[in-house]
Amino acid sequence: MSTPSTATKPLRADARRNRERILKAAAKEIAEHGRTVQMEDIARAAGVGVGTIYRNFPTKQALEDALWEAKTARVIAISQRAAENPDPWGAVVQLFEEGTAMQVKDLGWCEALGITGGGYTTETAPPELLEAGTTVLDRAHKAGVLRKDFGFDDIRNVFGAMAAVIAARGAAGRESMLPVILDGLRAR
Amino acid sequence: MSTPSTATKPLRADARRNRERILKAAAKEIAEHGRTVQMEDIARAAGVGVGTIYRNFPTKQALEDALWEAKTARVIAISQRAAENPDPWGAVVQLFEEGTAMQVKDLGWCEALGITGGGYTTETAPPELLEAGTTVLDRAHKAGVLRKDFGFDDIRNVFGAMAAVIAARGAAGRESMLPVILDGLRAR
Amino acid sequence: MSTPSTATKPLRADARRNRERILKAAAKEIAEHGRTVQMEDIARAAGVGVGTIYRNFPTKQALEDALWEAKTARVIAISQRAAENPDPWGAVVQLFEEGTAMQVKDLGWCEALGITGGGYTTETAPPELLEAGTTVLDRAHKAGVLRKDFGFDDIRNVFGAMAAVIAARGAAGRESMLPVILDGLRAR
Amino acid sequence: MSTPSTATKPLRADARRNRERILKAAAKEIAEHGRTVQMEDIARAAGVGVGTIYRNFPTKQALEDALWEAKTARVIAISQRAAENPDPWGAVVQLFEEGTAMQVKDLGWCEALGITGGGYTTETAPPELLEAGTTVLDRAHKAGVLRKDFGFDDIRNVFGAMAAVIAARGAAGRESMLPVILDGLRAR
DNA sequence: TATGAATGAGTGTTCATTCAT
DNA sequence: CATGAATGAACACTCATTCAT
Repeated sequence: MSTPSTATKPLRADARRNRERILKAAAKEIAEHGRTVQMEDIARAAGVGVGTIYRNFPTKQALEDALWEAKTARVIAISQRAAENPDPWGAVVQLFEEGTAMQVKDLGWCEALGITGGGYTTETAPPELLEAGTTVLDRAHKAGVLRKDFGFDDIRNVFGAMAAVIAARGAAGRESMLPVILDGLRAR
Repeated sequence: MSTPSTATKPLRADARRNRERILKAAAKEIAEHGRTVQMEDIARAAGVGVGTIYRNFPTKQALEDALWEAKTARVIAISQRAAENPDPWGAVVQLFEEGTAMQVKDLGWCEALGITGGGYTTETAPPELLEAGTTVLDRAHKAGVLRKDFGFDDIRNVFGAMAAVIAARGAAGRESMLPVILDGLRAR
Repeated sequence: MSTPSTATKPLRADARRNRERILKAAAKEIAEHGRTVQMEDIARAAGVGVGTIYRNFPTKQALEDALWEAKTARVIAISQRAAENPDPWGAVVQLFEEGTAMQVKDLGWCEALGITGGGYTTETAPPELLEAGTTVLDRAHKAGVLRKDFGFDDIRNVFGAMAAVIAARGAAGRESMLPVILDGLRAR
Repeated sequence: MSTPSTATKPLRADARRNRERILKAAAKEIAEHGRTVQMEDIARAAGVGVGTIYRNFPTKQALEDALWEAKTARVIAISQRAAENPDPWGAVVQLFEEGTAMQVKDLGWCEALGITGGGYTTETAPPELLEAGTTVLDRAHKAGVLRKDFGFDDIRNVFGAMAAVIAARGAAGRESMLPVILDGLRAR
């Protein structure tokens, strides 16, 4: 209390470590057992008490949201990697192949996507994501390899659709639907 | 009194009406608020007591199953109508257009599909559905208009994918994804 | 309403038959499955609707009470038979042997006795029962074969005790406890 | 802090206190209102929330079982005390007098005994109980003061019988039946 | 600050009782 | 009068959230 600025620093390192552990555990638990996992299970998996989770996230929903944000970081990375692919169509394929590969590894994300219909639009996407995504699509459009009516806002539909199939049938579902959708995205 | 067979109906007519009301209310409530709606809410929406629901359906799950069965009847009808379409590709298009049109009207079905990964396979489909579906696909395959790796068991993936998109974005979601998928289904 | 006395007679024959059927069915069901049987099960066993039971007995409790009364009739019969036995001690033995034999055949009665602590006292017993029971005991007392401190009001304790044992262990329980109690009742 | 082993106790002490409170409240409530008391009533009587009960006992049945176990400890103590009585017949008397005295104080136990037909057999009794009980009976048998056909497995019948009487009539029931049974147990 | 015990509103389900047919 | 469908207050149990330690 007497030295707030210095006293809080060391603790924060610890707290940050806890936050990470909780997020990781929550991701794993939700991925494996779906959004219905109990907070206690997440706490146990993280090696902390439930109270600690609630110190970091006021609500289960808040924890899920944080998880979502964490995913976003990976989604951005995938998009940026795709944007660096010089082949216009290859970039599109890469975007969806890597994105869905990530989905296969994370049932929880798929479930969330399938149910809540999450995903970013032109209006809600973080700038980096919007930029990378737009880059991929624009280049493909200019090269005439991507169907004309497909825009940034449709991306979330593809991932939402794939999420449902993957949540239900796993990798097999991906193998079944992804080729169809990719073919459908190609300009005729 | 002169016709005993009809004399027992009046009571049963009432009961049957209740059953229908429950199914309709359940469909509506689940569509609007998801599978987590309470039985009491469904009961209230149906204008009956919870006990009445339980008289008709031993379990919440059973009610959901019954809902599913009711949908199945409509799905069969759609499939059979498509099977009567003489145009091989037109039949495929009709199958998915009518099927998804039905989904748009019934978010509850979409949600259920997206979550439970329902849908029929070669093994689980009712005979009529299997026959109608196979007819449509076989004809399209023979005419060389349908991608070769698409079989009966993939149909549920398409509907599952569309279900997620429609559940999230409604008719707009359908307009966004259906053309893509249909194009993707067409043989190149 | 216009002719109450004559109009009710014919119906009563039918109603009485129903009442008997219900009592018999209730006795059987309760004997087999205990007091927890549902009214619907009793109704089904009796071949009537639940409503008919409620027309005859305003309450489940009332039905059980009626059952109890029915038992009473048999208990009275047993007591009177014992009272006719010229052997003072033989009458006592007969009373309890026949009474407990009846208990073995009727789990429900035992359960009820064990739980509710039913049974008649000097104050509540029907006159015939009181008379027959008193006759047996008095004669045994005068003959000096029955322990002095055992009176009419203790009879229900013996039956209550036996009821518990029989409810739990059936005929084997009776074989175990009845000889002990009979020996204990004998004057030293 | 200086004594880590005791540092964890305070929390546990509270929890343990709660567990005891629940057991005590459950015993009282069940004794007074029978096994049908609601968990909420027990919780209220214990001054805790229902959730706390369920944290300690996964099931209502489990709570009842725990109650039973708690009684067992006292039953063992009574048996061992009786086994230490040098007088062969006095030990038998002591066993049942103290045992039933305990029953008088705990109608819940009586009810449970009367209904579930609980009680230990040669096969199910905890070793200490079996040993103490056998000691008492064997000694009495050898001294020729206990009826020959009475073994360890019959003990539960006596207590079951007494339980019913005591549950129904309390101490008066005990005064009525116990002398009879004890006399009946005495070898002639 | 971390812990995990405590909380209690909420959930699916049952069953004695009522009442329209 | 008989029927059995309808009712809804209970009940055992769950789990997100709070709070004493």
